[in-house]
Amino acid sequence: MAKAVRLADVARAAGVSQGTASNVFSRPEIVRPEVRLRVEESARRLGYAGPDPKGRLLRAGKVNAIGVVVMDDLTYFFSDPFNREFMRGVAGVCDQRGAGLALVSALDRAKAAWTINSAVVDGFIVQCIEGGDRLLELTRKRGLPFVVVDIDPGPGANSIVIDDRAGARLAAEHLLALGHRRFGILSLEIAGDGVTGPVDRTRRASAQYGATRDRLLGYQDAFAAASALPWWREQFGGYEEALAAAGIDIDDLPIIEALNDRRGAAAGAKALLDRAPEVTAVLAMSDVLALAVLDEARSRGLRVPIDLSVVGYDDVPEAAAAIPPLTTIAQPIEEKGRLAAQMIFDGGPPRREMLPVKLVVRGTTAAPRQNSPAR
Amino acid sequence: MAKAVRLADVARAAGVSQGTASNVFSRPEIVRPEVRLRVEESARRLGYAGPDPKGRLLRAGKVNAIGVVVMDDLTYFFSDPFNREFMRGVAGVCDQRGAGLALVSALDRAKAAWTINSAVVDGFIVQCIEGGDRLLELTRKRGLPFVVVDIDPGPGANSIVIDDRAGARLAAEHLLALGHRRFGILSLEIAGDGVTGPVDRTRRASAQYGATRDRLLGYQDAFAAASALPWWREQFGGYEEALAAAGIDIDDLPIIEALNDRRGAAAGAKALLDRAPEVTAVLAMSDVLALAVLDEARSRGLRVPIDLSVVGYDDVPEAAAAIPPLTTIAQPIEEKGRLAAQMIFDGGPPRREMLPVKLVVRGTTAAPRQNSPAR
DNA sequence: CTGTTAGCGCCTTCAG
DNA sequence: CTGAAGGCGCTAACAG
Repeated sequence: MAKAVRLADVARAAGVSQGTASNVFSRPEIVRPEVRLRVEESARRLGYAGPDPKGRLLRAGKVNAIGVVVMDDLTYFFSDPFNREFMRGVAGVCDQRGAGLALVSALDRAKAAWTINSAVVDGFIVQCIEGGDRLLELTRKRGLPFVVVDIDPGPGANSIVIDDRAGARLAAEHLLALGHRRFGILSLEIAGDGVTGPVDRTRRASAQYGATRDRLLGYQDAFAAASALPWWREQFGGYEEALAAAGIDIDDLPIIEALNDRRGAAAGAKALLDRAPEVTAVLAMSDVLALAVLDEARSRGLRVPIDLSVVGYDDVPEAAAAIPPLTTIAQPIEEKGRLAAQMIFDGGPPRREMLPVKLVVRGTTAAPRQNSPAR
Repeated sequence: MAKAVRLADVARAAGVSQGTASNVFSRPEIVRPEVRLRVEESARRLGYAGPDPKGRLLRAGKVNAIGVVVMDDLTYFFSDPFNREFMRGVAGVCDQRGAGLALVSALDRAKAAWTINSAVVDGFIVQCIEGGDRLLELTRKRGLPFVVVDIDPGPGANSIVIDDRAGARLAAEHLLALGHRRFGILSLEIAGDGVTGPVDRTRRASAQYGATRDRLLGYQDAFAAASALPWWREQFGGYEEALAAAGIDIDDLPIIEALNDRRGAAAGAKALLDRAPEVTAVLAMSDVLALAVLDEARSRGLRVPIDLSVVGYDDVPEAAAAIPPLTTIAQPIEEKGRLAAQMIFDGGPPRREMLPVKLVVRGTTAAPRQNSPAR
């Protein structure tokens, strides 16, 4: 590659100062047409590509771009429905402000520091997990504005979370109200160690991922509180029934931990239905997981929601489009992305936002076939 | 914001030269531990965030990141299934090489120049269209390596295309072989003017988008050649039949032009089926469009493939997951992304690649109900 | 090992 | 309107 031509070369060739040449490119209107043409001509002749952004950047200090950091590889941005929707929110704001968008992967712990320190951006959106303190610290040290999504690193940092626990509770309560008693849980990863399969009490207690832990807690809340709920009394009246209902212990339930990608979800759904074919309702911790349950059920000839009810979590676009459309806990995913990007662009003091969740009843939930509280 | 502290400040505070301080951060092993500690201590005390990449960048010349340019807004990267799959390919290679990925939107013609000239990258992948000469020229002028996908800008530039025409022909031939005679075409945009709806000969001839034009041509090829094909003779034997088959003229067919997003596709599918309820087969120019036809058919109580056959194009992941799974023309989307990224990273002389397409028969095509060549 | 020096390419005062 | 000069923050080359 021949030595690149610089602004100075063009200026010299055109017989003007570098300052003037610079103006020709950044503010052409303030330079005399005659001179401008001469400079442009020289630029063309020398094959000058225009001001190099690298130089401009250093000078300007501002990059006009934000980076989104995930603890996964770059393909994750385009693979996971949830993250896609989130990114649509982020991208929308960047579009509005004419800002750029850089994707950064912090998968490799060793390289994460380097990646984060090299990103040419004005701020970060970090998709973090509980155990990722190191990542957070790295980001903080970089000294740029940042916002953390899905976990709250405490005051002093921007964060956006949802009430995972309340949402999960909503899901379980919905099923309980429908009369379900035999539940299976398809869980997101509990810790980032690649382990999947049946979850016991020990593992459950070791939850490193905040969302997983809180959703589990939310399910448990619903089971524990079931007997105290008015609708429950109304429906089942009797004291014994209520007691039995209250007696559902999450640690007695079949819980399968699965990776939240297509393959992992399919494997998890299969494992759950293999292990607990008697369940009438599945609580899936994400829509990806729930959709996999739908597929698995179909391939077993199980009709949803007649033979099996399924509730997802997140409400990704695919949920509403599924057949039947998925009942799920909706969180404002795109809004989350928008808000995160706005927090970066607008600056201001650290904010901690909690976005609302709500139950969206669609077509994958119904009363269990034998309507009595099951045995 | 207080003035940011720089390497020079740290060096001064630690009583070492700037060069030494630099080494502490980039090659800590070559500086005496005692000195290193002293520098690190000063850095901590002053709140030094580490070497600013902007400075390093200018010095190093290399960014270690590539940019992907689309003539759409940034959200497109996360919305369109085809582009998502393509980006997975690109991202995979970036992951491998530890490179960064920047997304750049060239929607706004006015701002496109600025955006492209400001992107801090080592090379571009450009998703271009025929009319986008300007975009291409802009990219070329930037003087960085680039590869154009989906159109071939001629020798001298890297490009990756598929044989759109051959693929379309495959699709139409498949339907013809099944015995279909009444076709509807759901077309991608013909020109970037936002027009949708019925397409007449004039509009068809004005095709600005290469892929659309070629796919239309491919369908036409199949119709024109039908009478000459051996299987056609075998199946229908008679001379008159063959003639009639050859007589299918694409300009007599209902063709609806639609935007390739969820909403646009749904509207297009509806328009097509409204306008031509008698069709037994739909040729959709993308899977997104085909999937919308599936939905529309379902909502009309049409059974696919019994009442209606549908062939898509591209083979996005959603195609195989549809119910019934979509028969489509597969192109190696992810591979395309991989190849594009590799071409940037590996450099070398300009290459022009054409990737293969193939027909993938799944569950949305079958013989028409009244099996005789229809009237 | 450490200090000094010289740019990387650009833009923006400040004089003229 | 134009020219000269300084510096954005860092690192590589070269002396000590």
